[in-house]
Amino acid sequence: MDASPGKQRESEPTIDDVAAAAGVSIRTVSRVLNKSPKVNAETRRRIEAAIGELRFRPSVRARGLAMRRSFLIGLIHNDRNALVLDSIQRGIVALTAERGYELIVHPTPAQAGAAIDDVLAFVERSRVDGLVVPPPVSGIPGLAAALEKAQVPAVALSSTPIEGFAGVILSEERAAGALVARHLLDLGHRRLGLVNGPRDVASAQERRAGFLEEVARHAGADAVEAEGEYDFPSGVAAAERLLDLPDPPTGIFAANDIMAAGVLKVAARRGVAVPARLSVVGFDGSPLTRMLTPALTSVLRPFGDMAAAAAEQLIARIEGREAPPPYQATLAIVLAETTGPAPT
Amino acid sequence: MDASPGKQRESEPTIDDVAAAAGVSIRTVSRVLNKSPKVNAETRRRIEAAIGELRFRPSVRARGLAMRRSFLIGLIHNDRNALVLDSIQRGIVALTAERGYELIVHPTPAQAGAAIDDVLAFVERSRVDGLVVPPPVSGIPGLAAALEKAQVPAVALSSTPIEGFAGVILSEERAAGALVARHLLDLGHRRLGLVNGPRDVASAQERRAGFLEEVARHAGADAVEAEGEYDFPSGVAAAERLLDLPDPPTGIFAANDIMAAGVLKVAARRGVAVPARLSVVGFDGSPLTRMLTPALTSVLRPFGDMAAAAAEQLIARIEGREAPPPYQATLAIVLAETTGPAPT
DNA sequence: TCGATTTATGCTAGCGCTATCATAAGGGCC
DNA sequence: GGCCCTTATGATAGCGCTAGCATAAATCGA
Repeated sequence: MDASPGKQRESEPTIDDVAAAAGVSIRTVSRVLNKSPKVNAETRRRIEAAIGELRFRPSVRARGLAMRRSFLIGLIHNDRNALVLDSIQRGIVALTAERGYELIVHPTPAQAGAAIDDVLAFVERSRVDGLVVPPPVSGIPGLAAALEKAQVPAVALSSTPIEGFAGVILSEERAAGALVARHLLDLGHRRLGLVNGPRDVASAQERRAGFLEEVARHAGADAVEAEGEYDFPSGVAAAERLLDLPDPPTGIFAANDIMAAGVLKVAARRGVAVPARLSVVGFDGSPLTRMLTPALTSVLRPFGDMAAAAAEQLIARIEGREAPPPYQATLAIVLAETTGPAPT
Repeated sequence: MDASPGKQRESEPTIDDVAAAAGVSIRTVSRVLNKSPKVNAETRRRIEAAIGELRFRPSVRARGLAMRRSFLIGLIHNDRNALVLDSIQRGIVALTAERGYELIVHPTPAQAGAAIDDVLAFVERSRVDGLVVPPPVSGIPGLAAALEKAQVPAVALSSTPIEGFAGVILSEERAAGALVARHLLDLGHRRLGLVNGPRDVASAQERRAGFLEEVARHAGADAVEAEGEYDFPSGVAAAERLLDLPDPPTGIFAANDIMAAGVLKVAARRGVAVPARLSVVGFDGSPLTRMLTPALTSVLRPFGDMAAAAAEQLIARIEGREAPPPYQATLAIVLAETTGPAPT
């Protein structure tokens, strides 16, 4: 394409080069870059041609300096949602790329206390324009308030509105909890088990509430609980507690796929056939569900879509536009091989 | 702490504020910020005190503008195992955080051709100072050359040196392949199977070579192969091909944990007991190995450490310092429940 | 005693943009 | 034909840093 191969590009072209090439002032080039309507069509054409010719790309740093923005969006996550990390990141990047933002990631400690300070330090240091906060981090008590105080726009993925967050992408986790209970009840299970998420994670409590309410609605059914920490070992431990009960549950709902894997592990170890003698349902619908044997029935949370919606909302906020319509993700149960009729 | 609660922080403090507070010029403050030795100890102390007092943090944007740097490091990945992604990110961030850099992630398409253009566009757009490129992306033919041409410092994680990459963090995958073969042979397996990675991924070919060489060294042993794409479905398909053979292998080595999960899945589906009738070894040593039932024997690649070493090397390069000593990761096989004596 | 060094610090011109203010052309109106 | 309004564009002051050059003060040998 380039007819002058000898021309050595000494450094990136700047807005001055474009202005010179198009025979206008940089002010006008700047107008074009910022899509200001006040530019003559012909002039705009010339400038755009020059931009293409020179392969000019405005410097994010210079632009950021002038606009007091970094064009960076931060993603806070911890190892409890590592399985869905990829879909979340892809969801965000799909949007940020075309909006001129980049995604910067920040893994944070799982302990609620440490996490808040850690996140605040990150925000100060990185100067991100905004934050996407998926669960379970979004459920950390006090985080929202801390971010609010630090004046960073943040959009959370959560089951319920969280006071303090500028925006929340909702997922119907209470309904999903009920859905799982319904599914197990329909299969004839009466003694149900719940491996819950951490007590201080709001979304986990939502799922729990939905699940327990539905069980309570059904005469003759009841549920036993064990708390987990969203990681594998705690899933194993919780399953052991439940299956050690004198009258153990025949259907167990785990608050995420990783803990559900722990339940399957315990069942296998004890020779409890799944789903013949024990049904198991996970949560998240992560790729892990397919890899397990038997394949895990799980509730699909569309993290990619939710994250994209969050990024959309966040960018709108950052740029002072009206926020897009609220997005509420509907969760669906994806049936696989770990649920079946209650043993007789 | 703050004795004047009424003082409203209208905006971030700048270097001018610090200079004023310490009674020096911004030039001197700048010297302190950049750790120049040419500053009087007492003056330095005063300035540092002022910085602490004002909670001043230099603006990355302004500093980047002046230094022509972004202080951003890019991670190109093409993820098959989100758990591995998580450890890589943690490894990098552990370093970047204290070095004043941030990590920006870029998921790239799986198709080699599309990936190169995609990565180049990302580099131009984001203006990262450097790139960390883990496998399998690092093995994409032509990527190194393209990055070289674009003049972006890049450090790859790879099994073999890759021409074009400024630096490579090596892992002994050939030796690891041999190690796996050895393990299976020692267990008495003579008919071995290999679910290989994509043909154009160098590291996969290394593992394959190491594995096959070791098998060839052993009289009476042989190996059959099936190619996979590093994802779960291809692992399933490959396992099916291998187990459909008239004389199927009794020990299978899969080039990553995810495909190994596929092998386990097929074995379960066909009622082939693991490890009684079939031994399976994975690769990566990701947390997934623990979650599977039976727990997967796998080769541990210390991705976190490797990524940290890559970041270290990259930053040294960016800052023009001499590179740290080359890092070569030793891979070890982690025995779990999927390998056992060959069936008699 | 004095210029030559060394050491410590300041002044200021960028870095590549944005956006305020000013200005220069047209165009319609009476 | 003069005046006001609209539309298109330019000159330029920052944004918050870095770093080259200049300068002032302290050190030192002869």
